[in-house]
Amino acid sequence: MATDWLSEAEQHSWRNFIMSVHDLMTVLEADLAPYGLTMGDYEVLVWLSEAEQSRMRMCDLAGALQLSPSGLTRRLDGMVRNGWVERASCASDRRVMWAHLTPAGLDKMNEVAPIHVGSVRRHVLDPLGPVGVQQLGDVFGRIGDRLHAAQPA
Amino acid sequence: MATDWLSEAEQHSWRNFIMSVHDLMTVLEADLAPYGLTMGDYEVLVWLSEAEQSRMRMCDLAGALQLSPSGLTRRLDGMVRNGWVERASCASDRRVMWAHLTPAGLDKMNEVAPIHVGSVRRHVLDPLGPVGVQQLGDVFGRIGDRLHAAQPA
DNA sequence: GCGTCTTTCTTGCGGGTGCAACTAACTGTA
DNA sequence: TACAGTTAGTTGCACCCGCAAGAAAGACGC
Repeated sequence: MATDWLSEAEQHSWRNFIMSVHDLMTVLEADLAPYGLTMGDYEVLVWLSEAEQSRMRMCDLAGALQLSPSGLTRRLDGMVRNGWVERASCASDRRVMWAHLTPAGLDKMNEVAPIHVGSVRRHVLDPLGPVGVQQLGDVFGRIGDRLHAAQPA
Repeated sequence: MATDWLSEAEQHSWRNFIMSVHDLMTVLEADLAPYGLTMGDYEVLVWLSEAEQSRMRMCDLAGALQLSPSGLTRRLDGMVRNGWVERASCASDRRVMWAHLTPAGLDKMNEVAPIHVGSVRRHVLDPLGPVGVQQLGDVFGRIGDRLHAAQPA
């Protein structure tokens, strides 16, 4: 049976998406780089700073960050070296490790959050305007819903 | 001066985007994996098969694929090992290397193109519908335009 | 209590990528 | 021709990540 190839419009939209996402991520990383962290590091700071008692279990954090267990271990290694996060074993379940935001980590968060928010605003939200932002959320909401419906985590 | 933090709606759209893009790329890679190639490999096949005489200069290909020179060298290494691409030096400018699609590479392209197109249709285009696809193209067209306006390549 | 299964986290390994340095080769100027 | 500047591609190095394997510890059934 013949393949249903992409129309001109579909091809254009898809290529626009693939290429712009790449460029966008590169720029967002570059805006954060002078402060010594990556977007991955920043996401860790965000989740921990919003968590109760500024700490999360490794496995929960891995789920939130969409990282494999080993990926999170290595990412935290770097952040521990930088003094932003501390590991602490859990008394009630000695399998789990707490990833705990340190005061230095909170300072870093407060330092870079305005930078990153400004970066997202400048490169994404401003060019789109309120209507475009709404469309962005709708589009990826639908894509995400479909993905999770097909592959229930 | 106070930071202009994200509104609820902005935060929601942005998170939807970040997380769904991650999941989407993972699924697209997974759909291609059984055929022995990555999305990166697939992009190489697409560009070469559309190129005149099925070949491109390394530097042009790197630009098209948004890859660094070294990144392209390594990616082609793998594809040469698989017999999909051949390197050929250029007679008129001995600095340049041609990346040339082989018959086996074209076969592979014809084999996997329907798979990948079906994957994109299933995970992206179908859930969005014509209007959504148009919005996707618009949104990333605007983001891409702004990026290139600010940082002329 | 004991053995088994499951969960949590870490480590070894391989793959992919960018930057910097390097070689080779083309270009322009005198 | 000779030299300086530019361009094309590769390699060394470092980093990030996932999968598979393993160690440690909790949960369940008997």
